[in-house]
Amino acid sequence: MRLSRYILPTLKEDPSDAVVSSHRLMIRAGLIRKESAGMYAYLPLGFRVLRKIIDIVRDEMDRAGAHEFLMPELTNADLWKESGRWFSYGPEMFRIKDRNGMEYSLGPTHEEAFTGLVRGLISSYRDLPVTVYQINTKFRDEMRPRYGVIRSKEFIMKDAYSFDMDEKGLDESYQAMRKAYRKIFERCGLETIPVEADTGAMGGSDSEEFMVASEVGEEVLLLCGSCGYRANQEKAEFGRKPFAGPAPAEKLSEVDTPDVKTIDDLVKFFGTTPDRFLKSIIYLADGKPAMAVVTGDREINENKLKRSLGCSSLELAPDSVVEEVTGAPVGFAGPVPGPSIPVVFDLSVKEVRNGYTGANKKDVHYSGVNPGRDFEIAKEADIASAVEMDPCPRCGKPMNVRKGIEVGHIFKLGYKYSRPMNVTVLDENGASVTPIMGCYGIGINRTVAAIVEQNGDGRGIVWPKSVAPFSVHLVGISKTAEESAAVDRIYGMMSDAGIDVLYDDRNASPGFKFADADLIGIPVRVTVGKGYFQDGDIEIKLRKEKDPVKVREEALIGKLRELV
RNA sequence: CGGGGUGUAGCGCAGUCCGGUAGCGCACCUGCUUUGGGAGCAGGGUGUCGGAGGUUCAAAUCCUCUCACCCCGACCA
Repeated sequence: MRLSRYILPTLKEDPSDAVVSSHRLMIRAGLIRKESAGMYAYLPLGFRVLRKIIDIVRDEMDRAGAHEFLMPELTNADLWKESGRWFSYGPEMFRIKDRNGMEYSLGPTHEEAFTGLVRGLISSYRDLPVTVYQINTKFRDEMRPRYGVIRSKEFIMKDAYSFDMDEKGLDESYQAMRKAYRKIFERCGLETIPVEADTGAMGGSDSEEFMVASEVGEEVLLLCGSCGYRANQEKAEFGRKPFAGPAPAEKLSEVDTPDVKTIDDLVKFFGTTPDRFLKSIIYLADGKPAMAVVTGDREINENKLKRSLGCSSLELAPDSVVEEVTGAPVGFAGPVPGPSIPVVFDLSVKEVRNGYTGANKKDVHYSGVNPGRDFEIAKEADIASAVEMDPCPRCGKPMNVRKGIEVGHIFKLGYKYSRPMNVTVLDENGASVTPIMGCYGIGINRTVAAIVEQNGDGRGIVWPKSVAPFSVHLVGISKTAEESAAVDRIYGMMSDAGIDVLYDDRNASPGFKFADADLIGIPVRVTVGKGYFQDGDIEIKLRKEKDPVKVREEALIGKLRELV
């Protein structure tokens, strides 16, 4: 490809609205252009990268025995009503009507569509196991799209769904996908961290997310350096530290605490540490009030709480509800005696001695609070978020926190869709059996961004060769028509040898061309200039290395074949 | 949805406070000179100043409404 005829609008300056490096570099290198908030167009160079990644994903999925489909983006509302998600999905799903008033979703995910299709395609145990997939656009009405293509309203996803006769089969399908995912990310030149993830309301034991460690990641990961435990904060368990406070039980007494409401205020007021307080928060679980109690040094983990309450929706109760159930303004709730609503105590609460908590009265707290004596721990669960240095749940050593970009997710769905949507096959005995499902997603655009995030330097992108838009970047530095013709000839030689080469034949200064080459980051740069015209030396420089090597023209093709 | 910010040439920005008929750098076009790390000189084109309404002799600038975009937060199968 001749650069003089290519559309490659590189920018010298950073776009003003890009805050993360992958976004800046992808715009500056002419890979993408923003169309609107959360919507990006891929320019030819960017589309090449996207296609390389798609090819790798497809190759590994096919190798794993999955079958590629192409589903419509519009999904009839009836299908979503079968699973119930038409009502539960919420505003993130784009919903549209046709001229006859028929309702559709603009697919945010395709469990329903695939389940609905597959149920008509399978009828016997002989048809299972089967894994189906597609690589297609997804639409999600994100509240706040950000970070370029990392979180956007429209994105390309590889989504796969497995159907098996039983849990053992599901586990095999799941493991096959797990293996394929590791291979895919490895081939993309990405270092990923597989972590245990929340499985949502379905329970189920297995769910893993593939994370790319990055400061701009939106996920929080808890990692144990000694035993290898790795989990998303949504899911991460941790060992509770023994309570370090005084042992003898003080008397329970009321203390006037006018306008002292937050844990920070209370810590100052009582002159003690946050772990002595029982933070009591009122939620609405499926619309009904419930209270969660954790120590004041902890944050409530709403995913864990949701699981423990077994509810499908969970939100902070509005002030009016708090006042109604506790009889006090927000800031004075507590379990002594607790309001007559379900109460869940975190595992850390029972360790507290001589603690403090709200008295369910305006401007009053209790001191000398002791679990067991002053209130019963009727329901105890792990409902707090693990943080840096918390003990690993497996080995007890302190864990570390890192941020990550989620590029893939594999997940055992169980019967969540196959049961309500009535998927059945006949087994060996002619009995009707509902298949068990798994689902497996990879964010393609996000993978591009993660690669750029992980493979860049001050001058631009450094593509791993497997996903680079071109294999070789040929820079010609010629002063005369004869010299240009000579570089053209070398370009022809490379093309004829089947090398995927981008040829910078523009009439621009060497510095300009080198800067562009560094920015767009093609792994191998070949320079034909002074060295060639004077001494016959062609220069090969790898993007990730500092110094070039020289080769003679006869050896060029052979050398390039080694490198690409 | 709450808070903050920004909309002026393809991109990055100044001009807005204090109203007087729009500017800088890069990019782009023409010519000449240049060519190993974002070349020089000369000439040139480029704007519904986000939109609508209002005030005024006069609005990028003041007022009202509105839209878009960015950041933080809330929320998020």
